[in-house]
Amino acid sequence: MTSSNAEPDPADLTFADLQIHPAVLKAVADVGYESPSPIQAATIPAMLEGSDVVGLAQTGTGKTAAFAIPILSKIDTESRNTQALVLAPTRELALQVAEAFGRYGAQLRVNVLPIYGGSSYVPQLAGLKRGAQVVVGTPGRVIDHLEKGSLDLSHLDYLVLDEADEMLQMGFAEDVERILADTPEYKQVALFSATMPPAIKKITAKYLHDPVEVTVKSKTQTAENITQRYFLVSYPRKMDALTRLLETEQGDAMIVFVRTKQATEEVAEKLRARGFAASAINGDIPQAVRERTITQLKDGTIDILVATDVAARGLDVERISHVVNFDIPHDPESYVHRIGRTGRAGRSGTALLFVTPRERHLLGAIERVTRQKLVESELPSVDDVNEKRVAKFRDSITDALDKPGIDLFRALVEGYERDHDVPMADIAAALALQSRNGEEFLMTEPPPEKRRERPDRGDRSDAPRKPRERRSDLATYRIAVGKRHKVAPGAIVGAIANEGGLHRSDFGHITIKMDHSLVELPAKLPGNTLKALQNTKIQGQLIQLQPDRGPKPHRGKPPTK
DNA sequence: AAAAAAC
Repeated sequence: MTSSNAEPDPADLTFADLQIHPAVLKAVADVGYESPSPIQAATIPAMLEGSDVVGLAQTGTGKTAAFAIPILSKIDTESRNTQALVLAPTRELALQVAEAFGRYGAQLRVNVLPIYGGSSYVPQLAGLKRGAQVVVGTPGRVIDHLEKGSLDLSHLDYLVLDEADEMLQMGFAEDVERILADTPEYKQVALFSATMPPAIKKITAKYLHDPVEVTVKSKTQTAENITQRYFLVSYPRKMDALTRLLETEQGDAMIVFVRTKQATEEVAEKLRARGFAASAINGDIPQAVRERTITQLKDGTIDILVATDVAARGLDVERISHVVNFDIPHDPESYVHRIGRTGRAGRSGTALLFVTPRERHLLGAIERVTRQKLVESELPSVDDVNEKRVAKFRDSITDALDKPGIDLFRALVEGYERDHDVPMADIAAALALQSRNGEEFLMTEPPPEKRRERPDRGDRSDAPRKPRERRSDLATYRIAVGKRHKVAPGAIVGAIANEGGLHRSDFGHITIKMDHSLVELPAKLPGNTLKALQNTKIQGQLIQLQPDRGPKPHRGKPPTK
């Protein structure tokens, strides 16, 4: 093996200094990148020269661009053949890599196709038929297409094995060999792996020819822009600990890692009941829903993702400022990947870890792998939390002072003061108390009647229209969970808002009944919302949202007594 | 110990 160091002298090296295709260079500049990261500086020239590459690199080092840029630079856009195949261990990673190829190849006439399980064959077959020069996929579905005859790798020029150690650990060794058997001998191979166990060395020796070895040197395996702390927390105290941190930490979005699929739902629900915009993600959640959840995390519809290790790798959402290891990972490698979800794109990040007393030995394992001593921290005290709450209370007053309705209320308060001779502070305190209790003490003028001007149905006010006392744009939906399941209204609003992409202001009244609940939602739900909501669970119960058709003959079972 | 990945 020849060897080259990842940091020759990266001082002023720019992408323009590398011999990459002008169209790719333009796309890279459009994305806002100027100078290559160490792994890019080493990998791009090697791959452009035609060498095989072994990259020992963590995620977050820019390794996707390191192979995408040279491959795109050399791809033959005149040919429709599949010339490049990237294999990745998880669907999310495959999708992210495909998106990266799309970004860097935006100025080229190149078709990039992600191929993975859980998503429809139709677009994949169509894409393959049309001709995708770059295919990015997970091993299972790639083999599926090979066996169907819909994917032809006989003209493959470039093969990338991304996160090779992970693919092996997940039992894909045979699958990878099966795929490799369908590729020509002359292809160029790049293998990236966070670690170099013997099994990876064996694959390297077998399939790579005189590879250039690229190692990203760093003192520790974890990025320096991520602050890491841990807390000793007993198992039953974890939820309380998380809540305290959520109330005191300054940040944008958060990902909370738990150990089991079931726990993702439980923790997400508890967070929603506490008023946080949280969603669960795990391998049992349909792929399309997973993807929508990630989009919601990106666009700020939700702030907290509660995940199993399905989201530990590849997930690239810049606004994630915090990673919480709610359950400590048993595999220290997983810790490294999990915390790599924060501190993206040069931002700083915070990684927090809950350790129960009996899990201390796992902490030691993590410290060995990261070659870093983790700092123990104290959880925020009740006083700390309350201090934040007081600050929030004060800020909310400052905010409200600027709001348009303030004049009306000022006049009301002045009137009250005149009539009752009570100090202003007492009045303000009483109002604050009311507002905390959520009491609506003033009726507001309803918005001007729009019904008559609305041409949507062509009908006039005399048309048959169900009399509705409340907002006419709302309809009542019945959901299967009720008091028996001990669901808080907040949990219902949260689940429906998150799963259905609705805003809290879209909701009308919620009535929790014994064996079902009634919730008012927009009468016309967009697109597939109703369908999506029918698959939503609260505390393991399908909510089974249905438009309510009034009292039903079957009144459910009589209350158990 | 669990999760991930092909129908």
